[in-house]
Amino acid sequence: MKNINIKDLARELNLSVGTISKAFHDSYEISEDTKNRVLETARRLNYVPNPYASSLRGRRSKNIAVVIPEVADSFFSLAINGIESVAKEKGYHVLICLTHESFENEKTILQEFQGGRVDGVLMSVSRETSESAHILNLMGNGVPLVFFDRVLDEIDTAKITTDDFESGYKATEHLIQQGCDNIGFLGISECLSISNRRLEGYQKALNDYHVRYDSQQIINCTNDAVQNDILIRELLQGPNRPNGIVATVEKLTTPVYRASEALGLNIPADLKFVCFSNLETASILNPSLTTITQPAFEMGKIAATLLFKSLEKNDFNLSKESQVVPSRFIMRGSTI
Amino acid sequence: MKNINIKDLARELNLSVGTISKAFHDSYEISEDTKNRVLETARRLNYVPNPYASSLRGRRSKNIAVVIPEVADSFFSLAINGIESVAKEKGYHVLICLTHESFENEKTILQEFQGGRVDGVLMSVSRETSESAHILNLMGNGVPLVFFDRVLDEIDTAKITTDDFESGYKATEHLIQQGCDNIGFLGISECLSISNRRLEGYQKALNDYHVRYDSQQIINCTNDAVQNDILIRELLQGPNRPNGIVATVEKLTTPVYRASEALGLNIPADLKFVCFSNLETASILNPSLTTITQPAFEMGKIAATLLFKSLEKNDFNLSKESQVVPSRFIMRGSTI
DNA sequence: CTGAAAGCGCTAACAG
DNA sequence: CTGTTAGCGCTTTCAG
Repeated sequence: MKNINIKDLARELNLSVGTISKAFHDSYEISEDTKNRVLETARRLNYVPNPYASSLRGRRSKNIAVVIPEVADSFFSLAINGIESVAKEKGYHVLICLTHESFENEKTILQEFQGGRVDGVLMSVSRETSESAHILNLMGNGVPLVFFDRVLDEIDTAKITTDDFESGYKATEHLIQQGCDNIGFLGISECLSISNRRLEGYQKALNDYHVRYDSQQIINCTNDAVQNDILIRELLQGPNRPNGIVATVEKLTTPVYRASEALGLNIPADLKFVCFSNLETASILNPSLTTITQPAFEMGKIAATLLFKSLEKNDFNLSKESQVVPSRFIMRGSTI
Repeated sequence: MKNINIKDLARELNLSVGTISKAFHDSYEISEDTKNRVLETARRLNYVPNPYASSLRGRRSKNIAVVIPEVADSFFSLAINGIESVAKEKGYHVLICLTHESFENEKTILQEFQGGRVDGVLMSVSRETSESAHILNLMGNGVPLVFFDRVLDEIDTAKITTDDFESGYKATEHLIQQGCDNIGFLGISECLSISNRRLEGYQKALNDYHVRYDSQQIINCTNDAVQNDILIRELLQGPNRPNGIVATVEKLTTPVYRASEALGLNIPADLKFVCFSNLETASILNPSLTTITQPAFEMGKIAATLLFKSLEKNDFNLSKESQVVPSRFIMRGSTI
């Protein structure tokens, strides 16, 4: 019933707690024989050191946090797997914290970390995040932080991103080459780095190919699915209906398909559609979906690896370690 | 790492640490005036109590764990949201631990909890789990545990499941009514509760409708996508190709669709397909997918609520609290 | 090689 | 109303 602790173990073995602790950490001060005895009895009695006591004493928690908007999203869940794979190797635990795209939540979560709950943070900011004080605050307290995917430009630390501008450009260029001359853009935020860079790529492509740019065709989607449905429908039944759409996040896929169907628009004949997405089902949608697919697992891995480097040596300068990893453009039935 | 602590605060305010602590916990012993002063300076100095010190002292961590096979799965990611919504309300943190369907991982994770890392556990067992010693061990140490979805029958605690038998039955019955007379079943484990109950429902339906039962048509899928592709292809190009399939987990959707396409089989004309799935994209697949959809969010919520009840009062008997919540059967294009 | 003891930051019982 | 103090379980000097 009662969690057995180091003292119980010591009593059991007629040793001091200090010796036990050292044996556990494989200290050179302890004889092989004693180490074995300790390890063996520990196993027998099911002794597991209390992590909070260790954290308190050692001033490091052996926990890192992953702060993300949402877990029900292929990109983030794959990234988590990447992060976890390296954390495990380092003997660290991963705390997954969800902001649900709310800036308030994000602030609260980071604020909590001020108490020393985690040794480092991996983060993708919420769609509402435009200020950086809460992050700078935490970093100022010595907690290293690495961004992945959704970054805050003004913060000086490692940022693992994909080639958002190029991808936005390529997606748009592709639509143009497929004959679209009126292309809509579905963003998710006016302050979000990824949304803006992808938008810039989109704008550049329109410009390069002399396709009309119309700010009316740029929709800022919300965090509310019902509201998004309305926005998308409005776009698709408006007087100036686009014949191509670039969407910046996976969760916009279903609404666009459904709205098209409801309005009797055929994809790709009436409307060509490209989406930034890691959906496994992209290839079996009706029609199969042309995507910009990010190396999610890899990005998580890279970000985590950098974080651990900075955890391991204090003089490691994260701000020189940003990386841009390329996305893959996968052409499928929704645009051809 | 200049994390400010309660002592610093005390010095700043010319108060004792005891007073600060009490002020923080809104003790009746402390004057309003002092409380305000404390709270105000705490905010100003960015003081956040060290959670590990509190945990150590109070012998409760204010953390619960969610032990699941995988996060890149709609059911589990939705369930996490449900769990999180109640944990937040209770001021608890959620540790998400992934077994990746490995029994070894699962054991290691639960073993770690013996140290007191979490106050309670919500769990869906791995596909490999057939023994229960590791779980009983933890529960024996006073850590309450609630199962959701994938349970271990022999363990006496609350289990939040869906009507797996009935759903398996209904799915199969539907296929039969649509004219299938040779129905395959894709399971994921021979020891997994959900897989087995769904299988039993399938068998009962075959029996009730006098449809031939052939154990060759029951495939145990693995945790390896490549291997699964092979198994599914073998089934679909074998001499005794089924004209209907019931699959027990979401991740089998893409392989089945792709294999069918590769082999020139039309869904639903040549092969009708039902899948247990919470995929948001089910309705826009080609063809849209008939699913058994579980109330994932709700299940997470129920399971978490029960766990907190048992955390709040020791005499709460979890073993009397199991619930079966109904799934929804959603007929779509893959079977009609 | 082993043991004793001083904390890590916080809470709560007890004293004033 | 506020202060003092004894630990929670563990690690880590320092002594032996």
